[in-house]
Amino acid sequence: MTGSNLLLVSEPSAEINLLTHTLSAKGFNVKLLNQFSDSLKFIEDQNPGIILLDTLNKNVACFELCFLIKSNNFTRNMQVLILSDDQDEKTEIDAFTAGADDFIIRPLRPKAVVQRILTRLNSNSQVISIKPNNKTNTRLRIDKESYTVYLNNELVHLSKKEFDLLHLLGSSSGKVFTRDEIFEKVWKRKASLNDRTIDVHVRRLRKKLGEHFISTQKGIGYRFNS
Amino acid sequence: MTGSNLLLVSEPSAEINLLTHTLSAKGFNVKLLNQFSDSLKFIEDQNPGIILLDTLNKNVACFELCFLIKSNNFTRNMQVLILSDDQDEKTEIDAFTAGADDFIIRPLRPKAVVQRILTRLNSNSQVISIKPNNKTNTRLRIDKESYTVYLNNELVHLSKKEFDLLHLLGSSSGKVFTRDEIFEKVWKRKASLNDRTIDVHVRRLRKKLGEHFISTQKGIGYRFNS
DNA sequence: CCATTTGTTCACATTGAGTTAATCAAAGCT
DNA sequence: AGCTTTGATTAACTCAATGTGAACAAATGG
Repeated sequence: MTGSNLLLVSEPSAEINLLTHTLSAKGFNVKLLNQFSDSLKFIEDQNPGIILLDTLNKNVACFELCFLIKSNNFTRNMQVLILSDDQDEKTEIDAFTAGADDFIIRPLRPKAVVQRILTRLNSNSQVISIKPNNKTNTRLRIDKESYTVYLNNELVHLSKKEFDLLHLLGSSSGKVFTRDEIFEKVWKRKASLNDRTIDVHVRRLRKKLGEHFISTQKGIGYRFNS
Repeated sequence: MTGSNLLLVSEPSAEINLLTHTLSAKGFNVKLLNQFSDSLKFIEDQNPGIILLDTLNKNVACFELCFLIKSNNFTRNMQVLILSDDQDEKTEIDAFTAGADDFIIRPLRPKAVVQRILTRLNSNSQVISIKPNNKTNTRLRIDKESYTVYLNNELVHLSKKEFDLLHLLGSSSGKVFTRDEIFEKVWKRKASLNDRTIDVHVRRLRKKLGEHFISTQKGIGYRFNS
């Protein structure tokens, strides 16, 4: 797993330091914030796949943030894990009610936390939510299960091949896919020389979604802008 | 948990704030309006499953709105709960006469309100009400319990399979259902190659409902337009 | 038992997704 | 610069997927 963004909202402490190190060592790109209030903006801008929310003894604020995340089409598929000091069953129920994906009670065991995160990540491989180059305000949500793509909350109609191609590129945004790779995975055949099939499909995607989502890496292939 | 839309018509206050939070924490998507006059449009556009009407000391206006909601085929299955300051038995009777589903007297106890709402919701889980692509003004109401479908307030007669198919598609509007998925859920059997059964049923639905409700995703399946 | 409704199959028509081809534009290279 | 390679773009073609009307079969209801 390469460098997924992870947001950890908590206050610095020896325990949190250790957790942060463990996560970094596992390849996560960890951002630590110490307030709920700043978090939503970060979440919308950076699209972390995983969000760890320490309740910070402010359950209501914490759960409200969680609920906001889960209320938005573009963030609801991020995995939210709540960290709590509190063993009270009611708190846990409230957390799940607010839409949390997991609830972890202190003391933290970093490796166990990592394990839970990995489980969460795998359970949710089919939805991609992207806000490209911070310049633009457009956003894309690609949902493999329901075969739907939303551009700024509006449903975009894509054909099967268009969808498969977009999903492939979006599944590792930033990565450059070679033509061979794309042919193999979407068309399940070898590229023949002078075959413009991919170009045409990229063109159609660009026409439907806008020009800035897919960029060309001349001589190599295409990438989805993260 | 449900993420159902809920409309609360009242005036901002500490009490209403607390209620709103509690509802949000329960997973409701709460919209707060402070006038009856704006509400009907919201109700028609957003199809909230639950409507909380504070009388705002204007019983007549409040009950009239309630009556309008209950007079319309597309909104009558929304659950209307009246919030009142007034302990007068007559007021309560008037509320129920106007079609209210529940009557709650202040002071509000948020958890108790939530409990009443959940009870109401469960009693009425199988109605789908849809207003497709803002272009058109046609509306569909699919009522699982009574196996009836209304198109623009007119009863449409559907056979069992037609109804089941429509209900399946409508239950996740926007999602593309594959042919396999449809066969499995509606016909409870595997699709055999070159089986046109689904096509024919889709065709009959389109003939009865109009062309714009169900769209084809070539190579994949069908979707209900949200 | 017949009449009617509902579900499925068949045969042919139509559509549109996917591909190919042809031409133009841009980037790389010597 | 001039030549070569690669990608963009548009139009046209092809064929599998779907639409469609009618016939047939099965279930339902008096």
